[in-house]
Amino acid sequence: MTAASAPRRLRADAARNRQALIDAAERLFAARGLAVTLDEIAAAAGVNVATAYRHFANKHELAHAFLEQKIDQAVAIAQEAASAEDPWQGLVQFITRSLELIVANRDLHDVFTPGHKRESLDRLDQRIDPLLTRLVTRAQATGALREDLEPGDLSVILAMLGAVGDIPAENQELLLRRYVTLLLCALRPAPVPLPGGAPAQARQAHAPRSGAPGRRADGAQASDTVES
Amino acid sequence: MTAASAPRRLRADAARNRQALIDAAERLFAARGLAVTLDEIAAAAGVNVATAYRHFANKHELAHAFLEQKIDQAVAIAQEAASAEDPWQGLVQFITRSLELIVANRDLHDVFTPGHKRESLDRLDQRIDPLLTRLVTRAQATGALREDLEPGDLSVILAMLGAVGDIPAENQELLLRRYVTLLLCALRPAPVPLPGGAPAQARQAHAPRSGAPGRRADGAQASDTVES
Amino acid sequence: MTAASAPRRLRADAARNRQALIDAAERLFAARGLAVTLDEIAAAAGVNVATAYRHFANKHELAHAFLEQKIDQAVAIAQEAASAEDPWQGLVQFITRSLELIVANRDLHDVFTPGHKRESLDRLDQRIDPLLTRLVTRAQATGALREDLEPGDLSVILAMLGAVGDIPAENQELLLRRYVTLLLCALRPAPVPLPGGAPAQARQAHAPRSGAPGRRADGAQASDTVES
Amino acid sequence: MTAASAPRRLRADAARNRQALIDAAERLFAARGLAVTLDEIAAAAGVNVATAYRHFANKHELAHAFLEQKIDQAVAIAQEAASAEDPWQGLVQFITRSLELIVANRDLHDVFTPGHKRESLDRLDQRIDPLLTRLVTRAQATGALREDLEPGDLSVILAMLGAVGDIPAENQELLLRRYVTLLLCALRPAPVPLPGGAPAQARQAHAPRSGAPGRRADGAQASDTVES
DNA sequence: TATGAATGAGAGTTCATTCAT
DNA sequence: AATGAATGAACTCTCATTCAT
Repeated sequence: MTAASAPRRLRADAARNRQALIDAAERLFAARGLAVTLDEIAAAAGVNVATAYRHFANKHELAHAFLEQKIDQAVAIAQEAASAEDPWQGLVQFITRSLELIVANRDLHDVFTPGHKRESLDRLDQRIDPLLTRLVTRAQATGALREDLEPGDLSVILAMLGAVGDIPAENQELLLRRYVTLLLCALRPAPVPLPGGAPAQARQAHAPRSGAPGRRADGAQASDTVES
Repeated sequence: MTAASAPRRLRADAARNRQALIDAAERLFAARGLAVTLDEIAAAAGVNVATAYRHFANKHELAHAFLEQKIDQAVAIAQEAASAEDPWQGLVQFITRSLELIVANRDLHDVFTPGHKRESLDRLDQRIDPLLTRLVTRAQATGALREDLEPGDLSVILAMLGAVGDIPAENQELLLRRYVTLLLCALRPAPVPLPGGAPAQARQAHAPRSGAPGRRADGAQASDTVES
Repeated sequence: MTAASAPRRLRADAARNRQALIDAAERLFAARGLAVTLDEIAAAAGVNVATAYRHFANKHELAHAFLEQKIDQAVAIAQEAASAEDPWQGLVQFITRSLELIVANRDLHDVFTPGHKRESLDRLDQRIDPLLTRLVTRAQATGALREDLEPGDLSVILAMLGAVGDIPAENQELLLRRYVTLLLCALRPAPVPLPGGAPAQARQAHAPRSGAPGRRADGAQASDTVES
Repeated sequence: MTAASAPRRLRADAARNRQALIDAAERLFAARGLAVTLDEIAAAAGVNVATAYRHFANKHELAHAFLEQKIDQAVAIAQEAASAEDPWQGLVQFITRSLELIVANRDLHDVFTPGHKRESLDRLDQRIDPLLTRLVTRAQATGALREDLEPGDLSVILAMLGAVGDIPAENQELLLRRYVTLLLCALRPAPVPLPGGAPAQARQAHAPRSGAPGRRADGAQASDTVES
């Protein structure tokens, strides 16, 4: 984590091009998903395709780089939320802001290629997991959050809300607010315990892949619990 | 099954081919998303590509036809649920069964390409909307369902749960049950009213695309309501 | 070896195209080696590149198909030579005609791609080895050919003469004749035995790859034998 | 080594770079033929591609420069051989050593692209021709070498043996020795005169390309002479 | 002078779609 | 009506070569 990890300072113009590529990728990925061609991205960035290939070994590498930026943003959001004065408001803030990030980058899931580079995502897990835990623990300590909610649930909740973001609507913001509110209702202390556990932890919200159920705590099986 | 989709009575073998194509498409789309080639689908159906083109103007038409079948199934599910003895259980059953249908056809969203054929989906709306309304109304009448929930919300809820289905997990069924339960908590009568309204109605659960927000002008703004 | 091995009779036009592609490949490979692009070959054959890909999975497959034809020709030459009335003349004829084939297809060696499809070449071995043995045995029986020459030597001799064919000359035919004659001198019964043995058998003349030395028979080490 | 190839005296480091490039080219060309990229060569030499371009106008220039060095080595071999005590042994030595040089630099032919720089090769002719003539004349004077062999034949003989070097074999050295011996047999005084004449002179052994046949009008046509 | 970066012109390959039998 | 074959337009990626520091 010293200077070694930094990829040898780029020349000014190269750095500019690199960023231009990532920005273009962001715009295009967000607008049309993984389908965009590298030629298009390069053109949008004002450089030649070959230049894109100097910076990124292949299309997936570019998607990856683009992701890394998003990850940084996601972590920043979580950090700020975890330090909020009121734990419950911190949780709400985390969900709201993360959702904005996700919605602004539609089709982000496509970006995660099958057998490719899971590194950055794993790194996301490592950075964000403690923050999620803190968000949940603090809120539960105040009694504002139901006891059986686990940190990993937050990722899934974001995934669910992200799906709402895919619904085209005249007033999308209001639509999202509606379902955020709905879900928040579900997060309040409730008599019906949740069956199963959250998936392993984190990330799934952004990248569907791997992940195990959870520790579980389904004591009572109230009638509202869905049975298999 | 929908007579409307096959305007002229087909010769027996042609009809068999048509169905074989749709079945093959179902299998392949489900397994690998939009990436499959028409050649592959045709081969899997045991016919030539050109034959596929006799039945479907293009790849999207085929995907569309495939969808029509799913729609029929979705309507059937809604019908049965709307006639359930216990309204609340009917609602739960609707969600559960629909979710199964959605999850079994993962990657279904890819199938919808930007400017293509919305007809069949609109038809879904027409057939399913009354059923959703009945589901909701009945449940609200018994006091089991919160008053501010609208029929259109059901589609969105299914869309959210469908997103959970995209998360790979060791025990996917348990995972889904967890979040179905979570959402059911949110559907119970609650002091916090939902802001906005459900999107225009129906469908988005299966096919996110177009559609307007809702009519409601939100009354009370409890502290759990997310503000813009 | 019945009809099963034939790749399902092609339609007339397809067969025409296929042959046109092979012919074009022959012309271009002969003239410029493996460097030619598939686009060029397809253009020369008057078809679209994609058509080339319908017939041949990739560039190497095409080269391979082209080779198969050459192999047939080579086998025919060997067959005729092995049945010549005068064994020595048969040998001379084999060398002369094979050389013509090789020279007419300059850069034929390039065609043999590293890790690809050695099948057809191995098949050449199987078909041609007995013929080479017969050529050598018969000539040795009449005392016209030195006793220590092995069938596998013939391939190497052709490889050597093929190298002469790569030398640009005003009168190439005469040039070739000169060195064929020179080598024939070396094939006559001689007091100096050859060290080592011929490589495993056949093929090396056309495709440098694999192959083990030989059985060996170097009894006396006359002064003309090159020592290590 | 050839002063002519470096017109202006280079600064010490520049000269070092130049040589490093040639050495790297040698290593890589020998190992993988013309396929290597200039980037690779430059990297192997520890310099930047652009630096390579300061020293060599293009890829072929570099190959060319690399050749120049080989030529110096070839000339040295010929010189030593021409001064051998026993003329026949000198000839054998020349062939053996030259062959080693050729085999050690396989794929050398690829280096010669159609319309490029023949100069250095012509210069080889000028330097080596007298030596070849001396080798042949001396050997013929002792009666050890057939009378109709011409100096230019030696290059062709090396070209032929070089082709043997392209054959992969478990014991390549033994394989080469076998065919060197075979050819030496052919060089002994023989009753069958060679038709035609050697190509113009020299070089073809290393670089097959252009060049005219020979002057000789063939005299007697014994039965072993191959007729057109 | 030497470097890092950029570039244009392909090369090989794939696929939705259309044509001719 | 159904097939085999053909097509053109892309797409990803590479490399010799040139520019700007």
